[in-house]
Amino acid sequence: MEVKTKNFKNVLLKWYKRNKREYSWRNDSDPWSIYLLEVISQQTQLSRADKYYKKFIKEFPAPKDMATSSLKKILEMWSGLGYNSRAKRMFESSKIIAEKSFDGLYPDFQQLPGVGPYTENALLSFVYNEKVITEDINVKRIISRYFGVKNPKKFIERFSSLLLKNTESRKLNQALMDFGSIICRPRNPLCLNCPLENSCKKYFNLETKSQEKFFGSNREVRGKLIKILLKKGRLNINTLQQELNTDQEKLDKIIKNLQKDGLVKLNKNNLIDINSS
DNA sequence: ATCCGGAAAT
DNA sequence: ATTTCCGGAT
Repeated sequence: MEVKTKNFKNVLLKWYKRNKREYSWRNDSDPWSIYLLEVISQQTQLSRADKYYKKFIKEFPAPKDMATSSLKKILEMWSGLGYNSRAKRMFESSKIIAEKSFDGLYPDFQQLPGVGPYTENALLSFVYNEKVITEDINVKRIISRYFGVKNPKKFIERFSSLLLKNTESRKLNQALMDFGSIICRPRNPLCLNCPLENSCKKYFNLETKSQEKFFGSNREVRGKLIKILLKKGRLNINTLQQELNTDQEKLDKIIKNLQKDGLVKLNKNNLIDINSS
């Protein structure tokens, strides 16, 4: 398979220079800052994540500041972001980072809970300037459409070194993500204004999984449950059931999962609270 | 393959 | 009313 990347990169980087989204952490290579931003921005628009990032980096300027805090405090600050397990994993990770430091963990950041392939590569690229592609949903979409491949993951495995040759990975990765957000959008991509329109394969067959409805889902109840516990503190499980207006069986399952996630604790007297251990 | 929140955009 | 978001764990 022959692949031309030179024009793709040149046009992309040129576009980026004039159109990039400006954020404070983009010119930052402090690993804790990058880590916080990346965890907060998982499945979250940057415009919204940035506000939370500022709040968190101010409250927890260093890993030890979070490590010595509490889950309740962190969940309160997290409120509105969703996927509360991220906050719990971030809390646990901060303890590990405070003890071992990022340089001590390098390059295997996936040993931190909540850090997977994407976030590891984000740290490697944005902090350590390693030649890796931060393969988020934007990058996959662009690669698939432009190069006409059904499996962008395989493509990147094969051609990442070519893509990053003579190129600062931080710059290319951020260019890809902004381009995917602004021009090569999931719906109604701006092909008419796209500087890569001529050479693009325009492969739009990347199947997207439509997600379960939020209304009436376990996710909705989980979110509400956490919110109630943060507001009212330790609560009897029957009182909680009345507040949530959920049937027993469903609530039992939800609480069981929340316990498994380490977010709540249920004692023998049927009292439930945010996990403080 | 499925679960996991919630706000904003469309 | 539906889709989207700089994913990760099981």
